[in-house]
Amino acid sequence: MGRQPCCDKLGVKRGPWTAEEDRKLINFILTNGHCCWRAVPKLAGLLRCGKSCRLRWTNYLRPDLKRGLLTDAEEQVVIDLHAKLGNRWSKIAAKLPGRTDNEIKNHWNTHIKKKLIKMGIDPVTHEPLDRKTSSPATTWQSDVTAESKTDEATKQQSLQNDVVRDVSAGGSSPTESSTITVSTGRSSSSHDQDPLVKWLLEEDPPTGNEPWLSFAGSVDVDDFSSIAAGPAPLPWDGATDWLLDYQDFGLGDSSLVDGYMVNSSNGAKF
DNA sequence: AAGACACTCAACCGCTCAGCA
DNA sequence: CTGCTGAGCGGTTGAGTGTCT
Repeated sequence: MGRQPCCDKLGVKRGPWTAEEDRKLINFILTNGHCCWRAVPKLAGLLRCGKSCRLRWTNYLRPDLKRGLLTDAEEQVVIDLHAKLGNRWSKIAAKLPGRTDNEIKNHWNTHIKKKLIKMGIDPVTHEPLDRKTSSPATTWQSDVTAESKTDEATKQQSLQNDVVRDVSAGGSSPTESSTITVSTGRSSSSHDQDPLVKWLLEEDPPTGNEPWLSFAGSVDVDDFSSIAAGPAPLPWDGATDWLLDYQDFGLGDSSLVDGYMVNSSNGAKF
């Protein structure tokens, strides 16, 4: 007995999304939120499966996404977190506002991994490659004394706090050099005690203010405009210059998402 | 100029997990 | 407890693009 496909493959479109499909999805979610993803394509008039819609939205269309390459500071955070958490991209992404797990995963595989290898560091274990080859049986844990582990953890914690603070504060042009600092502390057993990991494993409580998170069919153009005009900034305020380049989607036609795409800096609809 | 090769990243696949009846 | 369903996650793929020869 085979596994049931996530959606009926027949009649379901696959491959790259068209501007028209993007428009429909954005329009629908900004208007209604997403109740359950399986229902979204049907309600939005898309010939896609819900999974595909969710992926497209979370990885590409979400208005609060940052675009462009990761900054040095963000890269450093990814490395540190990867040393602690491994390939738990969603957890890592949760600590980098505006970044998706897919984006971080791709960046890791295409940039950071190579960088680390070039530096002679094993991107999996975060151990020096030569040490690994000289004593293959050595684990990341066994060759570190308790004292040095504590010391290292303290230093590492301090570094991580600094970097994370930078990133959280929107430090996209970090003052630190682009030199990558590699964390070697990697202990699943000690994760429970590690404040950083504790912090990482904490749920990020949703604010609940994100308009696209609620399934409120009554939301209309005016509501969104008032959100934009009110004291509370738009969720994507300031971080979404890409929306200004909406013609990239072939959506220069203002009628397409009229009323929803509001330039928060000048209130101009486009 | 053009073909080969390398790189990037959006999208898909299949699995696990959580919630619910 | 068990089975079902939907959402989310991580690994992988492949089309598009850039660079090299």
